[in-house]
Parts: sequence; C-alpha cells; structure tokens
Amino acid sequence: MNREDALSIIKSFLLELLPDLSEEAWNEFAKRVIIHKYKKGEVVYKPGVVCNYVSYICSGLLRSYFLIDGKEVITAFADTNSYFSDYESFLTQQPVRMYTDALEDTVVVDIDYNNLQELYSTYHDCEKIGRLIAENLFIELSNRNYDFQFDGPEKRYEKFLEQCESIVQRIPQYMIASYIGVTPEALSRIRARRNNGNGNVLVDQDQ
Amino acid sequence: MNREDALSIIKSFLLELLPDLSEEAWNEFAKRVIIHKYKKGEVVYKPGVVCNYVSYICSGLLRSYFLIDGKEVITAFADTNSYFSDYESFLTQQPVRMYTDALEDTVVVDIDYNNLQELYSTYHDCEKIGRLIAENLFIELSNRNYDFQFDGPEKRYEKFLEQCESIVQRIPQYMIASYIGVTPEALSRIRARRNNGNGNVLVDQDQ
DNA sequence: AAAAGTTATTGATCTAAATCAATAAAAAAA
DNA sequence: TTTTTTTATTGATTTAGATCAATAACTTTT
Repeated sequence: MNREDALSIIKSFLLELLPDLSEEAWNEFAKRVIIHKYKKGEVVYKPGVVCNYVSYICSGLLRSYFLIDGKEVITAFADTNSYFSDYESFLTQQPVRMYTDALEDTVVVDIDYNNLQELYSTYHDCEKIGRLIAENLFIELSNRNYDFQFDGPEKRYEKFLEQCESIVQRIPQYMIASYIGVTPEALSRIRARRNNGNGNVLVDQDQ
Repeated sequence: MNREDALSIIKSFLLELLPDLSEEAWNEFAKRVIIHKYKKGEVVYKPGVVCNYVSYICSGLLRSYFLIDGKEVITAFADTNSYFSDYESFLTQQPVRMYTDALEDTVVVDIDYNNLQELYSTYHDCEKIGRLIAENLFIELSNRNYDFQFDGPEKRYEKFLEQCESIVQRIPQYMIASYIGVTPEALSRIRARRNNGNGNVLVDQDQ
C-alpha cells in the first residue's frame, strides 16, 4: 500500500460524505496526512498519552479497551476502510483512558489535531466533513447505548454477528464477549443455547 | 420571556462556543428561530414523529425516556440554559424512539432542520458551531457510557447529585432512579446505606 | 508428533439488583 | 381538615450473569 493508493481510498470515502468536496480542500488535506504502520499486537495509544490523530484505516484491524483491575473491556473495533480515533481524547486534547492496539498488521493514514483545526478554519468543506463525522459518531454511540440498555446479551451477540460479520472470524471469542459486555463463560453459554434452539448440533448417537 | 430576551441568552451561549461569530451569521440565525412554549406535562415528541428542531431551553425542564413494556426509562434531562434535541432523529430525519415531555412549564427557542442545513451551507461559522455541538454531545454521551459500564449504581447516584444539583430538588426520586439505571427500590436502599455511613440520621431516641 | 500455550466449554456456587408485596410517608385534591 | 393519589421505604424471594474451578479443544512452537 503506497501513499497514492491510500489517498485515493480516502478520497472516495470523503466524497461519499461530501460529494461536492472542492479539489482545493482535498489537495490541502492530502498534503497534510501521514502514513503510519503498526505490527500485529503493537500499541497505538495507552493511558496517559494524548491522541493526536484521526486515522483512516487502509488495511488491518484496531481495537480499543479499558483495563479495569487487570481486565480488558473492549469498547471498539475499527476495521479496514473505516476511520478511527480516541475521539474524546482528540477533541479535548486530554490523555486517553483506553488502550488501543493493532489486532492485525495495520496501515493507517493520519491527520493530526493542529492540521485538522487549520483545515477546519480555512475550508468550509473540511469543517462540514468534521461535522458530519462527529454526527455519525454520535449516532453510532447512541445505538450502542441503546443495545446495552435494552437488548439482552443474546441479542447483542446476534447483532454483533450480523453487523460485524467481517470481524467475527478474525478475533477470538473472548473478545466478542468483552465487546458485548459479558464474560467468556456467559458467551459460551449463549452459544450453547443457540445451538439447542435449532437442530444443528445435537443428533441421535446410535442407530 | 420575550423574543429579545431569549435571543440575547442564545447569543451569549453561541459566543461562548465561537467567540468570533460574525454578526451576519448571527442575524440570519436569529431571523429563523421560533419560540415554542410547553405546559408542565405536555408531550414534546413521541415515537413516530420526526424531531425537526434543535431547541435552546430558555426556561423550564425537559426529559426524554423510552417506554419499554409499560415502563419509563429516562435517558436525559435538559435544563434551563442548555440545548436539547432528539438528535438522532433530527440528524437522520427518522422518527424518534423516545418520548420527550416537559417536567415544568418550558420556553424553548427552536431552529428547524431545513433552516439549519441552509445556515450550515451558507455560513462557515454556523457549520463550525454545528460541529462543536455534535462534538460536545459525543463527549457527553461517551462519559455517560463510561459511567454505566464502570461505575456502580451508588457512584452514578453520587455523580448525579454533584452534576445535576440544580435538577435534583425538582424531580421525584424515582426519576433519578430511572436515569441512573436502577429501580426506585434499589435507589431507596442506596440512600439508606449512605445514611448509615455518615451519622446524620440515626440518633438516640430518649434522654 | 509431542509439548506448551491459548481459547472454549461445562458445572457449581455466589451475588447484586430485579421483582413481588406490603406499608408508610408525603403531596395534592376534595 | 379529611380523603385520595403519588411517592418512598422496607422485607422476602427470584434470577441473570459473575466468579471460581476443572477440563477439553484448538493453535503454535519445538
């Protein structure tokens, strides 16, 4: 993945958000981004540092989690072809509270805080994209909230299977458990129950 | 509360977000807002309708809640001098899923969706305010999320008392319970425990 | 292929909060 | 004031999921 290719992917992403994005705004944006690569397992952010970037993930998979008395509580996966940031830290310029690391070798394209603020102020188009992204993040978070308040663990698991189809096969089950807010044991039981419901697994042994 | 007064309150609010807000953008904004009054108990939004406004609450108190098999689950209070919207519905222009009603007689200043989009496109300053508001809402929601995942009910109650001091005295306790995600019985017990901790309530009866 | 290290399953027990039920206290209406 | 309605407390029971513990199934390394 070279810079050309990465930029072209991001450009189509931005054009989807804002079809009439001006060439000038795009060019200024493109000038300022930098490419960053992480090996599988590498830490991207850890508590104490400020998240200074919004990233577009060109390839790979990131995940964020809280470490609460020795236990990981995963709050987000960020897959290829989506953007990622510890947005709370980025916006407030306060230290992150979560770890973020790479679950696979990952290539991202970053824009840093100062450059982005400059683009926001200079180009109405960039400002608009910033608004649209913040709005989308808000909606996503609202939905996740809703799931946690009103869907039981089973339903959250079902939804995860549907909505994160492309991630399911790439991560161990205990990470899914963490993300949907249950212990690995509980998820295992949910799966056992599911398999009794439909006749997939239990079959007569003899004759 | 007349239009003049209301607008002046909103103007200072917006200037706090964006100190160099242009007079022109402000004037165009001011032209387009409308004032709306609700009696105590009046329904502002109910499931099925689209939320077409972002409101600034000049006086009064609103609250939003889901109705889940006959039970209210409160997700937000919006007090005097803050803005309010069923933002998910507003942004997506899809029907709201929550009820919103007035807990007190309330006066709000509304801007509607189409007018706001127009302002966004025409005035970079408006766009910027829109971004900042979306970002703030995201941060607020992140924090509420964090509280629900990592703070127990006791701590959520403590935080509510601190952070919503001005609301506490104005609403019944069962609404606080609902907002912090427990039953009224559970909150009553939390309070009983608190009162044993410090020696405020239990005193010797005779002599 | 064997060994070591992960990850997943299954069972037994524990626990925080929900639910159910009754009463008490406070507020509003008569 | 008395009555009625709303709100809060307290106790008993239930329950979903956590925790603890052991084993089994996979993976990876050697």
